[in-house]
This record gives sequence, C-alpha cells and structure tokens, in this order.
Amino acid sequence: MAAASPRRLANEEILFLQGDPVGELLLIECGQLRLSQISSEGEEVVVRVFGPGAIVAGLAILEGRTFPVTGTAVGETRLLAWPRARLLELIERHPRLRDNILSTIADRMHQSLARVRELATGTAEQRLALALLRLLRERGRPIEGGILIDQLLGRQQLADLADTSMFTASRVLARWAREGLLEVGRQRVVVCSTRRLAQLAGSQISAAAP
Amino acid sequence: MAAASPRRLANEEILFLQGDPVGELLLIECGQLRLSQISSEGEEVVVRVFGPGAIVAGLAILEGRTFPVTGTAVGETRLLAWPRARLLELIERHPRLRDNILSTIADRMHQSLARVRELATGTAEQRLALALLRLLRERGRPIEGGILIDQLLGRQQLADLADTSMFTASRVLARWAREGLLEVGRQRVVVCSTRRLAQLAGSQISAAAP
DNA sequence: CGAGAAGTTGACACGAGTCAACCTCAGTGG
DNA sequence: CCACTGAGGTTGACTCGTGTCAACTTCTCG
Repeated sequence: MAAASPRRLANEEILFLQGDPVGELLLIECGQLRLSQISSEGEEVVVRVFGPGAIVAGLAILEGRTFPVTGTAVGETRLLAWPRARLLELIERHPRLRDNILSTIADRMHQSLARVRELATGTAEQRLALALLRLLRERGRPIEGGILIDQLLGRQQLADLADTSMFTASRVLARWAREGLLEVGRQRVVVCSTRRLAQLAGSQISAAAP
Repeated sequence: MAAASPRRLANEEILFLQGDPVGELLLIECGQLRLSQISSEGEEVVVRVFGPGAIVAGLAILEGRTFPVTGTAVGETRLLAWPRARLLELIERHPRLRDNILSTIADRMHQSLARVRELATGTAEQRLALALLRLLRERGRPIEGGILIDQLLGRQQLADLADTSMFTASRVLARWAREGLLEVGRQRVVVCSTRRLAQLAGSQISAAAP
C-alpha cells in the first residue's frame, strides 16, 4: 500500500485506451471502472465493470503488454497505482503476490468463458437475469421487501451489462415488475425473488413447444 | 520434453470434463482438441479448438484449479503431458518457462475478449468469415486457385466455430461460392480471396497464434 | 416553471434458428 | 458391378426474438 500512488477520476473519464501500453497495476478504491472493447465499426461492447477492491491490468503488466480494453470511470472513482518496476520488486520480495494476481486472472478467464457461452446460447432475458444476479452479489443491500442494488443503475447501463438494448431491458424489467419478481424505479432496482430470477437465468423451461 | 509422458486419443474421445481437477500440463503433438462449455440446458458451445503446438491447462495448473471447459479430441490426437509437481520443478529451474505459459494465457485472454465482442456485435456472416480466417492462419495450404484449409471440415464443425447453425453456414458458404470468394466441397473449403473475406469479417485482423 | 434526461410503449423489419423435404455422394455387401 | 444405405449437405417455408425508430410520459434539477 505504501508503494502506491493515488489517482482520481471524474465520471466518464477515460483512464486508458485499448492498445495503450500498460505501465501500472491498478486497484479500485471506490467508484467503478468500465472495461469495453470497440469493434471496427465503432460499436462499444462492455466487457466488464469492476468495483472497489478489484485489480485491473494484472496479467498485462506481468507480461509487459498493452491494454486489451478501454477503461472508463463510472461515477467519481479513486484508484491506487503501482508502477511496473515497483510491482516486480514487490513480487520478488513476496512471491505470494504473484499467485494472488494469477488467481484473479484465472477467475476472470472463467468468467470470460462463461460470458462467451451466455452470448452464444442465451436470450436477452437470461442475460439480464444474470446481470442482475451479479449486481446483487456485488452490491446487494437488503431492505424491506427485497434486496436493493445499491447504486445508480440506469436502463441503458443495465442493458450494456447484458449486451442488449435499453428498449429490451425496459420491456423485460416492466414484465418482471408486473409478475412481482422485482420493483423498478428510475435508476433503481429492488429484487424481490432472487430464486425466480436465478431460475430464469439458468434454465428456460416453461414455454417449450409440444 | 524428456520429462513428459505421451497420451493417445481416438476421435471424439473425451480427455477431461468441465470441473475436473487439473493434474497435468498438456501439449498437443498432432490432431486437435476441442474445448467447449456446456450450458445448464445441456447445449454445447465450442470455446476454441487447438491444434499442434498449443498448450492446454496452463493457467489452471499454475493455480491448482479445475478445468473451466470440457476437452474432446477431434480426429486421432497425440499429446504430451507433464504432471503438476514435475512442471513446478521445471519452472523452478527455468523461470522463463512460466513467462512462456503466461504469455499464451495473455494471448488467449485477448482472444476471449475479442470473441465476446464478436458475439455481442457481429452477424453470423462476420463470425463465419472470422472463423475461416483463423483456420487459414492455422492450417492454410496454398494450392492452385486459392488456399486450402488443410483438414476435414464439415459444415457443422464450421458452424460450431462460428457459433451459428449448420443451415446458416451452408447458406452463407453457398453464396460466397456463387460470388467467387471461395470454393466449397464435401468437408472441404478453398478460399480464393482472403482480402474480401477479411473485409466481410470487419477488418478485424488480430494477430497472435496459438 | 421550463428543459432535458430517463424511461415507456407500439409498430415494424430483419437476421437467423427450426423443420421438412430433398439431393448426392462414398462405402458396403450381395 | 450395381443397388442400397446413411451421412453430409442444400434449400425453401415458417417463426420468433430482438434491434430500431418514433412518439409519448414522467421525473429531476437548476
């Protein structure tokens, strides 16, 4: 911690661009960092959004690579940064540090593979359910009547997380609200039945044709 | 090499299942290994297919994890395997070995992210073009009139690589053949114009080989 | 209170999956 | 040598999910 230098980002400020050389290991203190890829036609795809406690650029910095994604702050965000040389020193002294970094990389590899699977097989509805479940795990706060997702969460933002359009997200949320699965408001979601949400995310039973 | 033990697999033989503990580092000598994920509904999604020279289970074995995918042989396949303990010894003696492994992991992370982007934004046609371009890089053999993809490649197989249906693959290939972009036959594809194929793919020329 | 951002809803279009029918080869056994 | 068979491939008809667009409502903030 002592070896780190702090960084401050305003909302929507770009920290690094896809292709930039990686000079530092980053740790999110508060706020969020959205990692996205830009296709050749200029369309942005959100790969992941990381919150407090997450490490960014782990593998790339060990290997001396460039960023595979673009990083943008979501909301006011504070980070800690370790220059590469400093980090390698630290690893020399505490080899477990490398194992910790590799462990998070392994997790993310799993998640990335799972994402590929979801995109290849699932429906927009399933992906929305999955996105909500992830948000619940990371930022859920129990309140009366359900679990609140404790952050400003616009329809567009949620749609990005689920790789769908704001319109589809709006329609699906509206239906779920009608069915009593959750309550929605402006920039706000409260999940009432995590169980049913998980069912929707997992297997799409019911309406199977004869 | 001396420390490795050989393995032999028949066509469609399963080497490991998603969730199995990883005991060895694997190197493909000849043939191919298809890595796939199974969704909760039992649908199989091909994550990647690796050919000769590729390392499998690199990150998982460093971290003592389980396989995130299922591995199946495509065609008669030979592998070399290093038990985990043996590998760690080797890394101790030759630290560059670890860097080499990490380097392939970094490549694959890039590829996985690119795949997410493709699935989220691209059409089936683009993904088919990309799949063919990858095959060209890995197994292209120039013959008169174009570049042959040097392996038995059925429509279903190609469709799997591009995450689409055999029917769509068939239709698209038929059209491309009509347009003189390539020549198709039973289990066989010859690409005539790599340039036009790359244009269709969206000019996403990502480097990095297995 | 006005303006603009956020969200809703309906109409429509289109890509692509599914299914059925069909074609066409490569082997195999009589 | 030929007919049979089955896997591999093609093609058309149909359906459905979901993206796009336009018009509208509702909330928030200065």
